Amino acid sequence: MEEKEISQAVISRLPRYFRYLGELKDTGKERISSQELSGIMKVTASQIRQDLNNFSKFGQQGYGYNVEFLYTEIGKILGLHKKHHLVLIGAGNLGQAIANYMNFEKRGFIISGIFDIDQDLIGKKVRDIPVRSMEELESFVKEHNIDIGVLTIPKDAAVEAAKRLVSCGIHGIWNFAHVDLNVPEDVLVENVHLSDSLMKLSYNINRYGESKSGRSGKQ
Amino acid sequence: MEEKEISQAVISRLPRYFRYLGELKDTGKERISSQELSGIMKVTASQIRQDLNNFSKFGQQGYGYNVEFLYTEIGKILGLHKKHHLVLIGAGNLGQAIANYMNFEKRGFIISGIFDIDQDLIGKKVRDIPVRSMEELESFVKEHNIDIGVLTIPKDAAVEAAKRLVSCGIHGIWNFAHVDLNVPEDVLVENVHLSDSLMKLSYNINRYGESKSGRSGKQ
DNA sequence: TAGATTGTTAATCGATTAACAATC
DNA sequence: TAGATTGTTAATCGATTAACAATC
Repeated sequence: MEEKEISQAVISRLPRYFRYLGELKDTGKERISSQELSGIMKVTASQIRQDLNNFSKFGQQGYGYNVEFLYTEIGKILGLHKKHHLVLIGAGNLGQAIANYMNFEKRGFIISGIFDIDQDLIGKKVRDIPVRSMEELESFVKEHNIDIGVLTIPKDAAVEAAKRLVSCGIHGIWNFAHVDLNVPEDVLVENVHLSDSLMKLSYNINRYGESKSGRSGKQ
Repeated sequence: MEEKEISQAVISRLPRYFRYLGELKDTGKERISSQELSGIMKVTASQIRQDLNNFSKFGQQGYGYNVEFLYTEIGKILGLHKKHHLVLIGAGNLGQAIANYMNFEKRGFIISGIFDIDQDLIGKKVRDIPVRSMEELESFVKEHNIDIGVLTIPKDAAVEAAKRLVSCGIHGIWNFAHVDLNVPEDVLVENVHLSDSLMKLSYNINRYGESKSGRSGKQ
């Protein structure tokens, strides 16, 4: 019984399927064909069917896919049926933005603890969660069954914090620091490099501008 | 003089090259071979050479690449030598986090205006920039030569704001709202879908856990 | 049953890696 | 020059799209 490895390309499309199916479900749509979903999501029907069949036969010939069922199943694949307990390290603006974003909690991502090195922040509360001293980190992580650490701190601090989180058995790190973390392969890192994203936008704006002026490109 | 289209795969690696080269430059490193950079960045030397040669012959046989030169050139490719003027729409936690992150400004991304619908926020300042009423948006964008709009607002508001930005000639949108924006093809959208990112992490954690424990089918 | 639409195999396309001649 | 290392072509690998038989 071989478990075929599923490519990250497929995985990164799953949350988008999940989002569209959720919206369709909310409008009361009961079933949908890969063809119709293709039109809405602007991906090929073929890709939709291929992607889904990596996991299971979710559809039915001549019928299509049941929206609610597919929504639920993709949620399970993404692990949204289980609760995740997070610690947030860094209670600055970005950390607070994440702590206050209730939708994560709705999906089972519960922020159990918030940590910071800033003495002025320690003891204050962010959405009812007290900010703790970094000294408590290890004991807190172990006691509260934390599986994800969120790093919203500068890069040197992030490298250090990651090391400490790894040492107390964290499973995943959601890294907002502008640095590549070095962790054992059983710890998963998901990076959000905001400046990379902004640079990409900048590149594409420039490039588009150039290709437009001069030679008679499109439009 | 044909302009070969450069793939997004290549483009999304550029900011990372840029970051590593900046760090190398700061340590005083003068030159580097694709081989050595390969070791540091954990990508193949072949990929580095291929990527760079999409743009120009930056290196020299027998020598490698000049760190400072390559750093500067990649910066130019990414458009970091030009100033970008941004408006930030949504002065909540996330908007404030972005406004306060000075590094963007260092790279030429200047937040010229901040907008919100919340009457309590309007008139207040975020890092010396006053929060303005949405009514002023169009006139402000035109007057201040704005080329990028940053959307840190909920999805319905984001769709509406995007429409308004497009109507006054914006070039790019940095979208943090959890929705796919529909814009003309000359307007570039770069999405930061935080919940998608978190779901990917969740998937990978779950998957890793399963593949590790015993085995036999998936649960 | 006839029509619709999946699941899946085969074909194509694109991206990555390997190899090596060019050249500093 | 000899050694190093690029730029670039060719080979491989993987992902996407097309096609169609299976089947609801």
